[in-house]
Amino acid sequence: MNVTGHTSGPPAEAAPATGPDTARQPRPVSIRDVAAAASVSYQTVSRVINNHPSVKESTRAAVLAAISDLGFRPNRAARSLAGGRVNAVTVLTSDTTRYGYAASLQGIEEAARAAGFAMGIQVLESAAGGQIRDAVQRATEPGTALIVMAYDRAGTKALAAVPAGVPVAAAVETPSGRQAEGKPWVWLDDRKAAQQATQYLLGLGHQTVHYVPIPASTGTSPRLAGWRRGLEEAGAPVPEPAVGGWTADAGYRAGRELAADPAVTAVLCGNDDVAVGVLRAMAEAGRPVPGGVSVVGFDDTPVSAYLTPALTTVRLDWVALGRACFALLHSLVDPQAAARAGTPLEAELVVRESAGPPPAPGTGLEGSGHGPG
Amino acid sequence: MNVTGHTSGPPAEAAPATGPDTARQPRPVSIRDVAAAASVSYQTVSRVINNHPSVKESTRAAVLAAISDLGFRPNRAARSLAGGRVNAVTVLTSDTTRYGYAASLQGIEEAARAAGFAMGIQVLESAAGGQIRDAVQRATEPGTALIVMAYDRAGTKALAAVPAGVPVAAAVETPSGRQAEGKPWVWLDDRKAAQQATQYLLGLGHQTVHYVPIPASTGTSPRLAGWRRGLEEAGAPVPEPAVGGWTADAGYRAGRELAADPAVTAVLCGNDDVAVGVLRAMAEAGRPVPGGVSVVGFDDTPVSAYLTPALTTVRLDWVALGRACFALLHSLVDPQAAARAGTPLEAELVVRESAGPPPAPGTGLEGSGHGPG
DNA sequence: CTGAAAGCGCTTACAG
DNA sequence: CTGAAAGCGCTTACAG
Repeated sequence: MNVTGHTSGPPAEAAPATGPDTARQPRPVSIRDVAAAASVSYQTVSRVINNHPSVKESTRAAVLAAISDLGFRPNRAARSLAGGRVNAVTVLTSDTTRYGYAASLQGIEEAARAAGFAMGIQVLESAAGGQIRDAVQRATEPGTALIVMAYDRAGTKALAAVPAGVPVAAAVETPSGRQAEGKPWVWLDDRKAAQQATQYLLGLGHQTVHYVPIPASTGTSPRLAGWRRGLEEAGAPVPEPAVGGWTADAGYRAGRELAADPAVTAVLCGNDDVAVGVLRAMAEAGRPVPGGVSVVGFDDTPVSAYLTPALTTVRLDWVALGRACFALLHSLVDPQAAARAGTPLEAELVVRESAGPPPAPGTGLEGSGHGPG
Repeated sequence: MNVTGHTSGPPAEAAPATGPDTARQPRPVSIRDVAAAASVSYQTVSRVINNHPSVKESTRAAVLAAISDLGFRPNRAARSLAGGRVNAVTVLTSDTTRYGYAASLQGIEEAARAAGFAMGIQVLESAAGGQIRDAVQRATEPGTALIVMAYDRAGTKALAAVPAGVPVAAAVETPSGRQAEGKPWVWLDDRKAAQQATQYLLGLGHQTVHYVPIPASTGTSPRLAGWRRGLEEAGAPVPEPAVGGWTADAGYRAGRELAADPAVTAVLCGNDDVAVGVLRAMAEAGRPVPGGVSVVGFDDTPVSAYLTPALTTVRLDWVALGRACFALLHSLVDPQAAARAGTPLEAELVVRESAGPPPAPGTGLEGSGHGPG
């Protein structure tokens, strides 16, 4: 099973290497070509493609016709070199594949494309100061704005490192804290969502709810804060949060600890991947879900509804957040684009199968501290 | 639970809107500044930053020192306008969040960043001819190369629409067929992998193996071909492939059909998400996995090992594929970059819990056609 | 409302 | 080995 079976060449039926493939492209059509075709000066063409108001309607129509005839597309590089409007955005993020990140990226891309912006990605390899500074520097180019995904330490540091004067918007985990430093941001209010999920579990009859956190972007994590608040408001004991992480693997490790504690009957997880790991640990420990332990996730990934048990989780609309983030940025760099933010969406607890009442004493479903697995 | 709790402004402690945030950036340092600092002409600076061989070593050192002192970074737009080397890549893809796509993207980004390339993404909304043509047009800019993710119809169409002369590399589902048309490509040989997975299931004692496909990029799907080949070589009957798709939801729908057929004892799935849906359908139908039915996936997503049952699946290294794809592209546009392709990796069947021998007759584990669920 | 100039920051030839 | 010219395709002022 060869993975990179063929990394070098065209298939057998392909043209030779010196074929038309290596031919230079004909020079693309420029505003001068359009100008000539429309019998105007090239400055007028520039006005038309920039929606400048003072162009006679008949002139505009002629230019537009020539543009379409010739298939003219403005050269982005020339535009930004000449000091035109910002027409590109590069996203700084420490991750591209985890659900919240990938979905946000998707929303940004959709909105950017609709606005005619090019979208770039620059990954933050680590949270080390030098690396962050370098990455921000590389991303900061004339003519391109920045979006920072500040869901984690690397992101918040990058946001702080963006020099004043660079157009930027951030998607943040929490608006508290000073990492935004006057930079505009969007967020999902998962503090309230965590509180509500906690209340839901308490309402099912659990004495308390344990929490497996995802890594926080700052000292204060809104999901953790919401969980704690939910507990406190109900007068329930506040257990120490587990050692968490982003992945199912991290959830599994936390889940093993939790499964060994008979007092644990309800677990809130920082995301659905973590919940998968917790579910696995519970199964291995012989703790049925939801009969013995309840598990609730965060995100509602596309797979969560098809797990067994189907995951009860908080649905968060990361795609919409990404769109909102771009809209915010767009309004910053283009006055005409202002106020196109979509309707705010509500986070929603999706009740499925993985949470229920705590086990009744004597049913044998309470944790024994050691399962068959 | 307000999702876009705050989409418009800075937090309370932020600077006023007219603060330093809106100040214009000071003019970035140019090659002329560097030239002045190093007491050479700016052409010499250009030679140094382009690694031109004919520069005296002492001159080069002086220029490099000035570059570092001044924090000079070349302007990408100016470079490509002036006709310099390709220094950016934009990826055309119909998806950014599904595992294979997202992981490939990650590999491309890593490799592009390491090579100093900017990376952009352009999503293909549909496979409609006009849309594809537009997307390819927009992505085709002077100074930027293209990578096409041709794992699906939209991707193969986009690849075919790339004009000759534009530097491009593709990650394809299958190198057969004419969609590549002389354009260089990389791929993962999942045909062999599918064949091997099928053989594995047959070896466990199953009479045949059913298949739930992912959508094919062309008329011929390598995974499907490998599955069929595996069956034929063993002289096993070749059932009609199920109606598949990309998602757990598609897998679930296929799984319900399959679960209703008592003759089905082994199911190979086009990817792990589909497998999750099949697993769910089997559970609902009261068909235990692997006791009653075996299920095997494709990809080995980070979550697959933590499902219950843990998923037996074919591990595919999409990140490495992405890196290889960029390396191929890089060698095309920069002679000095040639042949840096990494070691080819083997696809690997990861045996976990979801596949086993078929149920013995009379154990009650054979499908009854109607489960309790 | 429209045209002519200057210049963005670079890289190609072309000179020496 | 290094310098002076021309120009990439645009957009800003500046004129009229």
